[in-house]
Amino acid sequence: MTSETTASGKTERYTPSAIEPKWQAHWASTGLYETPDDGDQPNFYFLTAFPYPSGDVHVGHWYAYAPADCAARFIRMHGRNVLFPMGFDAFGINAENAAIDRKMHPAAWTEKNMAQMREQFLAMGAAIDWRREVITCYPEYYRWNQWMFLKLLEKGLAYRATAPVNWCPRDETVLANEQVINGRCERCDTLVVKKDLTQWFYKITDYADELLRFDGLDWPERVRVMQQNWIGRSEGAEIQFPVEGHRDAAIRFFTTRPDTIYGATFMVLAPEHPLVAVITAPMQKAAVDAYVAKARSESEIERTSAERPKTGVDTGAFATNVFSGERIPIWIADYVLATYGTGAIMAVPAHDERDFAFATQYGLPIKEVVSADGASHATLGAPYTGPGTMVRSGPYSGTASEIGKRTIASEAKKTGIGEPSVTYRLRDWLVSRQRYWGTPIPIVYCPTDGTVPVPENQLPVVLPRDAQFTGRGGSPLAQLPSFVNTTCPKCGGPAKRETDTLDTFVDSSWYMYRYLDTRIDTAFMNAEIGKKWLPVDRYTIGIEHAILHLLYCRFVCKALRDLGYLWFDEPITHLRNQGTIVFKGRKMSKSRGNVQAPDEYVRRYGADTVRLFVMFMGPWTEGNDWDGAGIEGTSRFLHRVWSLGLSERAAPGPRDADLDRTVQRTIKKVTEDLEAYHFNTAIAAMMELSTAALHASGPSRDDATDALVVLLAPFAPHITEELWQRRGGAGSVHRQSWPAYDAAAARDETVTVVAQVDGKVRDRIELPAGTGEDALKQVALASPKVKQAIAGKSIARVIVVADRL
RNA sequence: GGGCGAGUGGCGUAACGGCAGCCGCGGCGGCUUUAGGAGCCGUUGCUCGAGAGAGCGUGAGGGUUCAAGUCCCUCCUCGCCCACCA
Repeated sequence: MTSETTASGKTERYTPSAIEPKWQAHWASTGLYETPDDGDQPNFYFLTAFPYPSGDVHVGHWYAYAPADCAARFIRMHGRNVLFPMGFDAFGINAENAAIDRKMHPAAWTEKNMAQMREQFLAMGAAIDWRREVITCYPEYYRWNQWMFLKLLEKGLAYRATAPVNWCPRDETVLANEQVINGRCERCDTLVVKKDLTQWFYKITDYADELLRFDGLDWPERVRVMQQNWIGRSEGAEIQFPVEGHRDAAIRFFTTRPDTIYGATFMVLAPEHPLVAVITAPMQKAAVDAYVAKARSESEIERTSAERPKTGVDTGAFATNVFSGERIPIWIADYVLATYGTGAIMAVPAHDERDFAFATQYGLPIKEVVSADGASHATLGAPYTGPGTMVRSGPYSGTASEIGKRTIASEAKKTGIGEPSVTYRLRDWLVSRQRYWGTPIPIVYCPTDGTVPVPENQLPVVLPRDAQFTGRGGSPLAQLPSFVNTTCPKCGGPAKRETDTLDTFVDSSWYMYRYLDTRIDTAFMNAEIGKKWLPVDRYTIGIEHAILHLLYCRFVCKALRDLGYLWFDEPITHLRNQGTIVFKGRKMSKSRGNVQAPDEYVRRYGADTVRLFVMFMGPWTEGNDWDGAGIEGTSRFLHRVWSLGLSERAAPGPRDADLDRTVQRTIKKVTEDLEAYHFNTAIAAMMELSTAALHASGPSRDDATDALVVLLAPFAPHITEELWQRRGGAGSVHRQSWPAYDAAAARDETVTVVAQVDGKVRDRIELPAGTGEDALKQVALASPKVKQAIAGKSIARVIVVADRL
């Protein structure tokens, strides 16, 4: 019934392996995907997250890049000059671990992987402008990490401080957060502990409030909420209570509930709080020291488990609750965190779950000061954390607690013991890493001049090649005298280099600016070209990056803006996230050994089929479980398209109105779906069109095929290019304009109207579209089935919905 | 514990408040080629029925509505993020 035979009478099979490499080579040699900075059409910057060069392009990469490539091609066909660059986030722990495990230099390992992945991207048929490739481990790139570090330092946005960091006792090294899996070292499964180290930080907290705002950004609600939760803004007050017998030692605490201050019956310090050693009574010293030592030795997961019973020790010291005038004991307990607020709390057991549990455990007094019904209650079975009326609160008794929050805070300010305050959960960004494969921090420590920044004109501080990778004993750079020993830029005397490197999230926080001009050596970005493209029009990235990377990008943008280098507030105006692709319900990762390589599928079915399949699996934003079964369906679809495409054109003849309408409807559907990243339903619509076309004949079928080839081009670039050419199209199908549709022509002439009685479908009636309501009603009531259903009943109401009901 | 999202055939999924299950996978039946890991057609939610057809069906239970997978309330389950954050 189909005419998939050529003039010679022999069927030509769809053979992806014959056409895909051919077109890939052709596109590369003709520079089809090279994007000029000044094209004939408006610029559009489509960014998709660059990969870590970990080895193979795996299923997760296909799931990220095939739809992104499709969306970028779609926008290009819509008449935009689309920049779609690619690069490699090339520094990082994996390369260093590979060096340790395989006795291979991280640079060599990285180069090998990048070469392989470039080939695989090529085989995917991605429309990448490779002239703009960015590789973060090259000095031409990372020198700008160093430059930014110096700029942030000048501005006071980078600083050095001692902080507790994740430390693996077995590997004797600091771990990045992402290397800590359920509190354990990713490599050796050892429990990670906190260790105090002097480290470099970026002051992201300065931007906490601005980072909470997403004005004018088209970002998914989910990501905005996750970032807001991460930043965790709390309003309240900072107040201090004096310590009995220590004229100079007051304990300052943060609270979100100043209204409950009359109920503060004790205080709690974090075990690490500096005042612990000062105020502890001699009698309690032994117990306190033991508790502090135990807390320090415990792992993060042990300490932060919310389920375990609360423990603590009395310091034997007392503070004065300035408001109630009561003398209250000071305890230490590890449920108070040294790193949040001031590391100390006023404990109000009557109105806080944790304080209540602690007070119950140690028999401390519980005093109700906020009451839902305004009356006082002798005992509380549970803490009351809601709003109410303040009771037993001196002059404030009878005040609504919501009002009391503000009055108490301003009263504290008036008496000089506190003030209204805001605290964030967000911490400053620790950027130091005791790692080799990263950007050297451009700092020199001089016995005379102290901490000296490396002058700008001496950048880059090049990462030396000749380091030893043992996996033990800290940073390899620290063991390299030729690197460590240097001269002080200020006095010229002997000095030592900083041997830590920067977190690789620093590298990826600004790479979108570098794509615009990868060679410029006078600035991190070519501002002139930047004006033509920035900010980024569209960014696609996995939902797993919702917080860290995307927050850092925003912070660095704002910091560079305040330094005078950028002219916009947000780097990315429109963001969309693909869901996570898993295998048998588990995330794919090298350490689990369950990474799925699609190469076998590409070999068997072709890249176009694999592209289509990853987009057809389900909604892109939701992710999915990878299961190669089912790929046959998309393969069959392309075989159908192929045979349609090779059909000889029909002689002039009558048109097929149904098929013409289907074409219009499909264009509409695919257009709207691509705008919304609904790749799966767009493909379903094209499948329907192909089936309809195969069952039709004549000029309408040819037109449907022509339309299908263009609509399918962003999804399956090779087969459509081949068919475009064979059907006599000029130039590349990827340079064609996206087809327009006529909404009126997409509408059906006849509609199936449903007749319901009591909400149940009783009949279906074919009627011309646009039949008037009265006529519709007449036809429906005349239907024998409807008559039967309403026999013997009285009609209370008739509801008519045009073209539907 | 908090926040967000999701529960629909054997499976992946689809449905402006208006015919639940589009499009695929898998299954079943057939055709073609039997040189292909090729192609084509039909059928496929469940139950009853030979059939026409009828009844039941979107995690559970309520509600709003002429009409609910969709909106509202309560609950259950799963996923993700945060979590002793004062």
